[in-house]
Amino acid sequence: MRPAEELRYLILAAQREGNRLLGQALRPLGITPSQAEVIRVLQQHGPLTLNGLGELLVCESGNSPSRLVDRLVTLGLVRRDVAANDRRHIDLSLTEEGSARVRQITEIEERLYESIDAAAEGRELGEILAFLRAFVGGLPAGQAVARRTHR
Amino acid sequence: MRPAEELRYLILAAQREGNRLLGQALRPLGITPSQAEVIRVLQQHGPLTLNGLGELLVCESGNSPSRLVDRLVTLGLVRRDVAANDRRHIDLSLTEEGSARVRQITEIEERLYESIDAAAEGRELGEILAFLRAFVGGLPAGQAVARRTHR
DNA sequence: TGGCAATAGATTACACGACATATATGTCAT
DNA sequence: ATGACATATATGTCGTGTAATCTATTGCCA
Repeated sequence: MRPAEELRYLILAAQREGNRLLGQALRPLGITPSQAEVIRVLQQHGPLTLNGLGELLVCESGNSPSRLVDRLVTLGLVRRDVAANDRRHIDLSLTEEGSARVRQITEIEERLYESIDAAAEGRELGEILAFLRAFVGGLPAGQAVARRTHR
Repeated sequence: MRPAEELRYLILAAQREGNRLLGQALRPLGITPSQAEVIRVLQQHGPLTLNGLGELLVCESGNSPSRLVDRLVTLGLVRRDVAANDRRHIDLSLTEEGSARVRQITEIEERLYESIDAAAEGRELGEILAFLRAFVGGLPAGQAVARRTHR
């Protein structure tokens, strides 16, 4: 199997297993990995419109995350208000309850990053980051990562 | 943003964008990336039982791919026969029509691998492969990759 | 000002992806 | 031989992912 093919499947495998681990860790909080990403982005960059949120999400990049936000509103974690000046826009922000989960989410993510660092033990992550940035640069999901890292 | 966090999101971004590109390229064939993986695995390793197939798939690793196979049977690309000796098993194999698509799938995958190689230009893929193998080794999706590469 | 294009979101449709549970078949101990 | 257990697959449910289409609102210009 050529390296590019193995790499393709290893990236798929890493994404799936990482998401599965994160999902299991988040389950006691009653939220999914995608929902946790929204909460973190709103905490760090909010308030945002739906489009603004979409440009910062890696999951759902290129799509409008209205369904994802719907569930968070239903869960009482996100507030969705129609913008006063332009009624086509909505203003998204965390509710009290949403803010209250940020700490737990951060701790769970921290454990994921520790397991990533463990697998990287003695390796140069810079090379890997550079390759992946080159592959996704210019594409929506890659731009979302760039927007999140550059500030 | 710490490197492990950026890496996490870059892996997610790479998987999403790769899958989106592949999906668009496969669309004229009327199949999805996951379905293409099944067809390739059956071509290279078939005939297989459902469990045997599941152990070789990176998508749907850990799950039983019965619904994925269902759709391929409906499309007329895969044959599903109850095993003669043990009626709990099923024998999965490609139909004529399924075999006929292998060439086109291979060409489309080839173009994806070329774009991966382009992003890797002048970089050492070995480091990246080693890191990802370490991260997913032991987990179902990682074992599926290992089973596919070791032969 | 009246209407048309542009913009922001919402909705629909289909296929996963993950987890839990159910059903059918075979195996084995007694 | 029978009943408990194990195995292989199927099904149900919920939440994404992706693309396409619909609706509401605003801006613009003839």
